[in-house]
Amino acid sequence: MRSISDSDSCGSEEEMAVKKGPWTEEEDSILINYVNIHGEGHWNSLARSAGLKRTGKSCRLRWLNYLRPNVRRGNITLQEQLLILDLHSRWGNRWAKIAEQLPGRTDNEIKNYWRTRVVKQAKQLKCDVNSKQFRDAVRYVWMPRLMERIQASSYAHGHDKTNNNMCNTNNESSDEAKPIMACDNSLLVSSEPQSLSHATTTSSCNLIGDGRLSWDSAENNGSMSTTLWQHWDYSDLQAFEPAYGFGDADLWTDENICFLQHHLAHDF
DNA sequence: AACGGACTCAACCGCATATTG
DNA sequence: CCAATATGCGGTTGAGTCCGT
Repeated sequence: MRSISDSDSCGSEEEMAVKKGPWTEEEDSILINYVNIHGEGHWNSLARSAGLKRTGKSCRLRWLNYLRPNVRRGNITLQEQLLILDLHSRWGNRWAKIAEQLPGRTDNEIKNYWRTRVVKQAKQLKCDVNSKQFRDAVRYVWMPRLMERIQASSYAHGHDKTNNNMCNTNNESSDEAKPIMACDNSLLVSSEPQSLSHATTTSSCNLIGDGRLSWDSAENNGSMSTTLWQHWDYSDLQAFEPAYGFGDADLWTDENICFLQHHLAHDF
């Protein structure tokens, strides 16, 4: 990055006129046109040159989270949820880093998802979202169940996956990073975690060289299923949309909450 | 229909880091 | 090396919307 070279037009009165709040269509249009011509970056000078009474930060955020091509909005798919849970278990609140693995998703959206869905469930379970108990619950209960549902969805809809349309209306471009996730039917999943009591680690499955996830058997001590993450290929995040009836609301059922509460009460 | 609480998500804020002169 | 500035990131807020009563 560089310092802006212009020193003329950033007077203090202009600072006073900085606009905040929701962006208008006109502002969006100005920003899009300007970036299309001049490219991204130099946000402060961009804001001034384009005539936007916004801070550079605001312009950058608006572009990255909303106006940029390829931004995906709308429901987080099961595959994306699974990946978020997995990556968060390893990287914590590194939202930008996690977002890199979910093409089209922004750190802001993932952060919002985490706060509105996952943290909410932790509260229902009366445990801290960063506690070992909750992390283990996510790892050994929610993630396997997510995979079950993904697999079920795969079997139900696998033959016409290529015709699936995405919920969002944004265009996908060919130069976007290759999505990490795809489901293939070789996935093996245990139907129930036998126990939570031997969960002693916080990391879960591992991304291996070719982009697949594999279960780390070294961590897989105790009674946990060893067949959980046998063959997980991520290449089509959009294959299964909540429209098929497997939205996240379907995942966090009362039944599952009770199941978790039972284990949290007895195993920890 | 009206109200209030819960929820969502776009946007802002503060801080840390990177870059430039 | 240092100060000034830009950028990036994570946490937080609050307006709009949804939903139950």
